Amino acid sequence: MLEEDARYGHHPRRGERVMVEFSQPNTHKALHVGHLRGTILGDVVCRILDAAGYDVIRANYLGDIGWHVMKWLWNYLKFHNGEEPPEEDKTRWMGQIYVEATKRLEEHPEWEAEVRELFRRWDQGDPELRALWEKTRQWSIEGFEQIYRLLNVPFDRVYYESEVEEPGKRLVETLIERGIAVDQRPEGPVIVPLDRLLGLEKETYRTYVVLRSDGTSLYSTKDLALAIQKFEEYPDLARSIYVVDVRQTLYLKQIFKTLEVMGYPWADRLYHLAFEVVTLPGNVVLKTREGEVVLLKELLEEAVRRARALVEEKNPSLAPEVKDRVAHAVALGSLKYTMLAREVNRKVTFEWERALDFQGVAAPYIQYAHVRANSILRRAGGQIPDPVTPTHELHATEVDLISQMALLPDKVLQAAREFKPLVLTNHAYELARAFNDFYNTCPVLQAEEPIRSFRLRLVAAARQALANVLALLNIEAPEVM
RNA sequence: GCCCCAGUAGCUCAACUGGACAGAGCAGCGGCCUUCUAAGCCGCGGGUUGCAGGUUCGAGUCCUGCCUGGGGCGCCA
Repeated sequence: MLEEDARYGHHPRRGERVMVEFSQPNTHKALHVGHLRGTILGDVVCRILDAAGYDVIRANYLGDIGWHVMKWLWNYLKFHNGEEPPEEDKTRWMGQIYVEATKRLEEHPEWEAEVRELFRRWDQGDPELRALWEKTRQWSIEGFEQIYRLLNVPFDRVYYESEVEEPGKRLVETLIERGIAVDQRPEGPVIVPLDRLLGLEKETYRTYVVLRSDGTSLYSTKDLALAIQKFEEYPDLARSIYVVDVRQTLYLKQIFKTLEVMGYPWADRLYHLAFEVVTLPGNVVLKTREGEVVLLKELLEEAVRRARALVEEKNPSLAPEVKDRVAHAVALGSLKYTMLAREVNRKVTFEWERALDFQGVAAPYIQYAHVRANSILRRAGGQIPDPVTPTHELHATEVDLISQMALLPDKVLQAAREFKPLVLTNHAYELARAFNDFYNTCPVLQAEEPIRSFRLRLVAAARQALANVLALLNIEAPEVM
């Protein structure tokens, strides 16, 4: 295990490729805590699949077109023309303009005609408007990148709604020609009557609407085209996973079924990883439109602030830069851990006090165990002794620690099989708990040889196992705290 | 009306996929720093796993029916 070091817990490459699409924010809007769950979940599922030996493509899909964008552009042109977002927080600024647009249109419904007109101009490819759209979209993207960097969440492939709109519309035409879709325009939309096509008596897939009656595209129009594009780009995908909230379950079933009806052999490789939403106390759903949200950036900053105060209290002797780093690790780690340490089909109610609670079963507990292990090794001079066969009767806590460490590879496989980071958050806690038990019962540095050497190796292995499991959860393992 | 999800200790959640006395953390009370970092450790109290049946040697877990809460169901994303 020590020989494998950072690879311990990882499995041989399988030569199988999987794609995980997650996060999927809309440009021209803010990111709030609601986005955090899907983003963290998707990221960690990628890490787990990679450790299990899959080649993972991390995909994002940006909602860069549609009504919300037009409303934003309208408000910008009418009331903010020429303004630019502040460097520090572009996302918030973008979100504010959007929220303001919504409010203005509610107060003055007569202005909606202007938005419609703008949409028409955009649709016809007005170069000036297109240029503004691209420029402002870029601001959003830069803001997102800032937050993804903070969370340490990278992407390999970014898709845009705008690039699959035309292919989607063409696809709908094909569906009509092939008799899969029914064109009811202009009285009604274009639909795929899935239950009827499949001869199902009972309502199952219902009716899938793929194009508005006025011919404009829907999310569904674009998602069909996107699914196809993914397999054109990567024909060997063993799985195409969609990390999307549970409210869209029926919708995703409809997409998958329609693709199956169309005869795509890979339709059964599509998988919806559904997760329950994050709400505010009182079951209040977060709505970017109303602005009644906890902004992601604010949450992250507040978490770091509180963690920093705590570091100051717990370990005042650390250098200021180190305190900053520890605060960052603890704050981000805590938020990630609480988001992951919950069954995906259970809701998360966001409460400030709870989200920023660093006590108990939480990231700092595991990080602290890592710090303790590191501390022993540092005092031992950083040298890990050569292997020794234990001559003493092992203490129960030593046995427990060893068996916990040995479980990691299996836990990784289980987590990958079930797309379930919870398996690893639980295991990380067990590992840390086992180390703390050992720490409290077995002296290391003061033990007699060869027990000392044996335990030192055990501590080194434990530190490695803790670091590895934290890495899988995308949580930093600090050296001190 | 049809479908999906949840219901476990006062609160927030686990439970290695059907296995041993259902476990943690918060909150409450009481202890442990002249020994490797006390963000830690030990102890105490607290449960008819929503209800009623069924399958099984064995059910929080599987089946049926209810109850409560949440969500989804042709032109939102």
